[in-house]
Amino acid sequence: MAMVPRLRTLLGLHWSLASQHSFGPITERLTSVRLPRTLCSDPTGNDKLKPPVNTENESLLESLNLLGVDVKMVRKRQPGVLRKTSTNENGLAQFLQNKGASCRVIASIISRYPRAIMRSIEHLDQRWDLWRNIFKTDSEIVTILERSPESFFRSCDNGNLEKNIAFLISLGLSTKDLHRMLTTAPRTFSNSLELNKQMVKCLEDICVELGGKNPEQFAKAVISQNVYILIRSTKRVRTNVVNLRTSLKMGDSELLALLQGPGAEILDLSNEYLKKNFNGLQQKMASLGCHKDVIKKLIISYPMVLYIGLTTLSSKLDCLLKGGITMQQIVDKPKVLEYSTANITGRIEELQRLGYDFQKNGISILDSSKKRFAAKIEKLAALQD
DNA sequence: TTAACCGGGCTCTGCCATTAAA
DNA sequence: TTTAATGGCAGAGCCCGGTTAA
Repeated sequence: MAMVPRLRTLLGLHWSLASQHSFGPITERLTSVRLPRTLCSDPTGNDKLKPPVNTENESLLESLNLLGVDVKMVRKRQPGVLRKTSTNENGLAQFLQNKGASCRVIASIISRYPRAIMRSIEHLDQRWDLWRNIFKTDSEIVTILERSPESFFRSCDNGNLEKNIAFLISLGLSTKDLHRMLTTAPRTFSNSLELNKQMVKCLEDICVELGGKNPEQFAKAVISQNVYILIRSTKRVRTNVVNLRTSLKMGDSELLALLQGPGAEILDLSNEYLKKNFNGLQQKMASLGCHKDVIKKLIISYPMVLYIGLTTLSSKLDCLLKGGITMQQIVDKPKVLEYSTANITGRIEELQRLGYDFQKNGISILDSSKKRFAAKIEKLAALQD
């Protein structure tokens, strides 16, 4: 898509006045009030009509109030927007309404990312079309905008967005990967192309430094396993790699395998958090009599253990041990730690009531879906009868 | 038939700081 | 000097079910 020519951008700006004529339910509420002056950059050049510099545009405030926008929040987040003489709040509202957004959602979007009203209709159209290359329906996009308006509106560079999509595809990421990425980490697409390239380069460098032979594949593997990676800094990722290597005393190939496998999921954690959790896990396990090798084995087979906060992890381990499960069993089947403490506790209690022997039958039963667990319980109960 | 393995779905924004342009 | 654009950060898991192996 060609970059938007300035003239077309100007023509595409459906400043407030123009948009009010076609806007449905929201504009109906506007009919009894005077027209907003938001569009009133005086074409004659008579600056007397403009609000004085550094004062809020009264008619814009009125317009936002009518849209149900939380003006206090706007003032707190991006006060400069309220001083603008030319804005597109009604055009934006109409645009979003046409895409299926409710008045409540529109108000919430503008309240949380006020600069959205600075975007022209043509810009919005183009950006929407680019997102629609990845999403099947408008409603999917509306859902994401409701969740994270900043991701959609923060950048006005559609060319950059287009280049980002092309770049990510060129890495060999599938449409499914892109869909997941745009759904869960939409900020990735607002990053500058350069920033995304830096992260990919950083990942490729890490691979080469660890003796990997296929840096492109490595970067792709990490990104598709951890879609948040591109919204983190290269400094954070690098520091985590160094810390993991030091803490776990790992060789190059061992670390490489971990990072392009399950370890990718913890690469985006904050450096301090990862360190804190590692130290906490080590302390906790040491206090339970585990050797360093056992701790390393647990982390390598289940790196997500470092994702769990210390308090949560501690309570999960305690409730498993209290239920008669050994540390060795947990290390052998670490996925049991993925379930909530309440879930684990409830299941252990239920199994104990039926006289289930964890030593004899193992703990895999704890790592199963609700449906499968219920079926198992039913069977065990029938056997008892 | 059952247990175990394993991958995948869901999810992650809102704020502040810095930089560059106007 | 102000403002828009952009970079970076903190925060902190749970669950399901298809496939394969026994």
